Amino acid sequence: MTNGQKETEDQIFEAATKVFQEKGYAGARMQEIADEAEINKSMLHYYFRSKEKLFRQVLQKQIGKIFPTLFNVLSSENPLDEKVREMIEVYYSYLKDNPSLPQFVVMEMNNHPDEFRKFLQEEGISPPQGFIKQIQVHAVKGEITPIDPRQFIISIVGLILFPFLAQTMIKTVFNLDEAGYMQFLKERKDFLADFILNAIKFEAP
Amino acid sequence: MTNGQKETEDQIFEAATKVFQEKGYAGARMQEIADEAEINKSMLHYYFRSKEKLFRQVLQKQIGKIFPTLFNVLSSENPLDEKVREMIEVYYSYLKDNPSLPQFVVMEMNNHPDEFRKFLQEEGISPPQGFIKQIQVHAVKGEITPIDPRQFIISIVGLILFPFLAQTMIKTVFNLDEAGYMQFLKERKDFLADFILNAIKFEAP
DNA sequence: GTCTATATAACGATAGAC
DNA sequence: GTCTATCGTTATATAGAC
Repeated sequence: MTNGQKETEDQIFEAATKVFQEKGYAGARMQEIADEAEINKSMLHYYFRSKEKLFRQVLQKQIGKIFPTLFNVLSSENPLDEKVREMIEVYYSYLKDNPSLPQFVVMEMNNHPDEFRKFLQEEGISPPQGFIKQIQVHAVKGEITPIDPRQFIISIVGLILFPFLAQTMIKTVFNLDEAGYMQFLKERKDFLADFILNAIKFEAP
Repeated sequence: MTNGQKETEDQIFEAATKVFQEKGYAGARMQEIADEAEINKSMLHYYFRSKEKLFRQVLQKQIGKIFPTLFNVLSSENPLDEKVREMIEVYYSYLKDNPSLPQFVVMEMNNHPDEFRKFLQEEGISPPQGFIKQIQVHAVKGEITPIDPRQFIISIVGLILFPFLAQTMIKTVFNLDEAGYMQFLKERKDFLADFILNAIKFEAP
């Protein structure tokens, strides 16, 4: 045999991740996952009981790939501009090889809100108080323009993730092929840092 | 009878719009659409032949609600700052009553890329050349910082739409109920205009 | 146009042999 | 642990009476 027990389970999980990510929960088929894993369909139920349970494990894992990064960067001791650059860098370097991850997580989170709540609880993640404080301190010192930290966080994340969510829109409107789209993403890394840091720069009177 | 022929078709279409928007194509059920329309399931096929055909018509119509607005504003003769404020105003006033529209359109567009291409062709919409020119002229005059117009458009649209796409994420991370989330959206209108216009402001040396 | 009844296929899930 | 065969259900879609 080429595969032991553990490897089979991993193989199924990997195939499930791929199929769920492409088709979503409702659109995914257990048979397609089995084919992708090159394994008998019964094995899916043997290892994961049901489609629902398999999906929840996949979603939990993918959520775990996209959020801790964000919270870690926000909670660090680095200066604000470094944090912004770091977030952009970290996300793009990772998403470059997983461009459909944001769509999967953001969309299925809306269909399964409790899975995200559960994840934050189990990981002990709470709103990044350190970051909020940092923004307020900078504003009081007059180094940046006063700003709601929550709006700022959502803006950064949105600016980073939206191009991945709106892949088809971008390709179609700007008439880009796959290479052109990748080039657009690449250019966006530099664009975003300037755009964001300029947006919060204190305006001299 | 309370309903003539045309009203039945509209009733189905309206119900289909609601169900497809909530569940997506794969998650939607013809029976649920029939129940929502308070009509016999057979009528769906009588009027629209198949689920696929019904869905495509719904998607086309919803695409038509979200994009022409954008292109009209971009193509107008107004000054740049007015355009930005106008886009924010128009989107939020409309999406306030249709908060799940962006998720539906953005996501299903990725699953049905041709429907969007078809829409742009039939409506004769092309990349907003006027807007691109406007950005370049401002940059040359030194009134704004030099910027790729495509990146700028995607940034504006992303900043506006992302809070609707990431509804669950925002509610969960910031611990908001429905009212708190609506308040967040309301505050964002004012936040965004400042944020965006500040981001492209020319920085004095 | 509208209904009931049903065809037909696909899906998730399980039983049971090996 | 892995396979084949199959159950029970539900989905889209159609036939045919009214």
